Amino acid sequence: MSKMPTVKDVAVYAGVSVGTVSRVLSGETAVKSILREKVNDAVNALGYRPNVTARALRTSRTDVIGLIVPDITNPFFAQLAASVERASLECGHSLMLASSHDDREAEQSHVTAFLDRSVRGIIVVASSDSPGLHFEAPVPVISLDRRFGTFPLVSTNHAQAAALIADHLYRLGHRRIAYIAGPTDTEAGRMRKEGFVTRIAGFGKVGESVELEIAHGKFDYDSGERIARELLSRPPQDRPTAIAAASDQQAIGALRAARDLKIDVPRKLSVTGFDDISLANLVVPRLTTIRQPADTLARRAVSLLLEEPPGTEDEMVDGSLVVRGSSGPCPQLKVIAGDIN
Amino acid sequence: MSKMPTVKDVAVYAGVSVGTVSRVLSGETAVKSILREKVNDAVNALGYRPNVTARALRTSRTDVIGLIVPDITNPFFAQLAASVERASLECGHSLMLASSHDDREAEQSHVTAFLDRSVRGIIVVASSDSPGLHFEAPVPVISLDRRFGTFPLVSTNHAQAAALIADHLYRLGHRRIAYIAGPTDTEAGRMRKEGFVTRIAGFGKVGESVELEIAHGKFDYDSGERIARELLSRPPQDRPTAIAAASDQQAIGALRAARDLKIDVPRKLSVTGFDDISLANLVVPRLTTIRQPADTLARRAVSLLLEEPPGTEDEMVDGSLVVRGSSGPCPQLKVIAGDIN
DNA sequence: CTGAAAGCGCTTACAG
DNA sequence: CTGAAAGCGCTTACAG
Repeated sequence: MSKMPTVKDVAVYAGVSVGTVSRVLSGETAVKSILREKVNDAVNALGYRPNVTARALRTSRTDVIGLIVPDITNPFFAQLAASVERASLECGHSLMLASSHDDREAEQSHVTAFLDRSVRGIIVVASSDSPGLHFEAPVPVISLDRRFGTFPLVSTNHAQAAALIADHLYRLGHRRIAYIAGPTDTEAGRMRKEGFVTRIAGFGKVGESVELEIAHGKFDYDSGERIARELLSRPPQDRPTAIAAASDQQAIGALRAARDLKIDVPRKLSVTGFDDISLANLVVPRLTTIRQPADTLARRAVSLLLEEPPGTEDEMVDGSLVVRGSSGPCPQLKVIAGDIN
Repeated sequence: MSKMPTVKDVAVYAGVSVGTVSRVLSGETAVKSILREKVNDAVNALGYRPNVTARALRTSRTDVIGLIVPDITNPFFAQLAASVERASLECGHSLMLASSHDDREAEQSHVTAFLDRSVRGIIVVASSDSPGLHFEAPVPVISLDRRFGTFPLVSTNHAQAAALIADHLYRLGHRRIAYIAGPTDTEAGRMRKEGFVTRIAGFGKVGESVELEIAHGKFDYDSGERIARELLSRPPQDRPTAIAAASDQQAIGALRAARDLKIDVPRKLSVTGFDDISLANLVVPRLTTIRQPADTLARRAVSLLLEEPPGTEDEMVDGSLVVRGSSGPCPQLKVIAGDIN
């Protein structure tokens, strides 16, 4: 690989000007087919590949999309990243990935770094709600899953999806439910909680009312395990019969707590999650949860970014309920203590 | 953000030539401190940021490292990617990520794409052993975890680590062991198996011999579950007392099979993995496994890439045994059938 | 429809 | 030590 051929080499080989070569390559302007063929032959003969850097300098555009996620080792974000990469590729773009480690400053500095390399656009899964200020960016910016600044957001319809869970548990007969909420400084955390709470409250008006208890934590395993352990350490008659968690990781933590306390899921306790990470289908029992359509979300985000002009409206994609083994009918509570647990 | 200032703007503002601005910015050549200050003031006043594209075109170098992994949703690769990103950042480089979906062609086309954008170097976790041909790359290429082409490899010392597992199980008294191997078309798969088998064979010469059975699968959950189910469906006296898997995912699949068949782990069966993905510490029981030092691996790979001249030697990093709840003493087999299982 | 030329924003020999 | 100038490889008005 001595030296890459340039437009000039191609031009000489084909006996035309560099301008013509460029025109053939871009395919926009009309070029006589005789010349076009000569150029194409030269390209093949020389193994010419355009220098994207030079092109970028000239046009101040690249075909790189920047993606910032809070933590790539989080399975849901990994799935999202994979989907965004696929969607980008389908549109002829490459992906540049950065992790913010849930740190707002790192996030901001990654944005700057992306801007410095004049990416085509930036998709960010925010570390947490950013302050309202909408900074000017020379390229389109889209929020994915969690709102970044005031940029348009593509997300699951969290409220709708959370209501699906509420319906599911209500139909199974649960009337004492605990909800493990996510961080209130994330839109997802708030919306999921709100959707769940609102739907539960609605039941009181048309049917039997439900006793709802809410605890807040982070979206991670530990929060779920810790909160569930607290909830389940009470005497049986004071325990919820169902725990709905705001994330699969929390739910899996809750499953673990239940197991440690020897509480049978789903016969004594139902547990539900949110996200449908691949792990949800591997734990025992398999987790009833909400499937977030990662592929659709990613594709929409990339589309909004690439549209001319770029999209400015929020978009919501419905989630769907995935019923598995971790949820079941509300147990008949017999109040003879020995019979329980 | 009307128009980014350029070196020229800075030069005018500071009353010097663009060459001087460039020299101050690069910091290499000596520049009189009076001018240096003027330039720095101008840079701050104007909020100047160098255009990395122009710099790249001129120097045909960027500060982007390309990373190709087979599948970012695989937890171990996600961890590796996170570590590589961190290591790159520490060296002032950005990360460009691509997934090959375990497809050699996609892998190759990603390499080309990276080359096209003249990345500083490429790290690839190969989809499977590539053919021996060592193509010429204009930038350094390093294999990580799994060998790519004939490029230098940074990996865990798989054989050493696998021997650690063999020792562990032997000490626990297991004398009938099944090994779930990884794909033989990966170096990791082969080395782990070889290390395990060799160590087990060694016991026969100095102590009690061990009955070893080997099955091959992919590195994924399903392979582990399927193979373990087969192994464990036999009558108790024909079953292994320990299953060592070549990956955590396989091991977790095996745990699942054991659970389905109501075989108590670790009391009736020990199960071990390899990788120490974060999930390993979350399953029930927690998985005994080998910790691959992802951070160290990543840092070494980045170092080799950035060294002048780039490293050309393979590097091995020792893994370490992490003992958790999934492995225990070999059960005393009572041959009264009803008592078993 | 095509060629000659300018210019994107830098870096770096080359003089002085 | 510093400035003037060339040039990295492209694209795109501007003439013709």
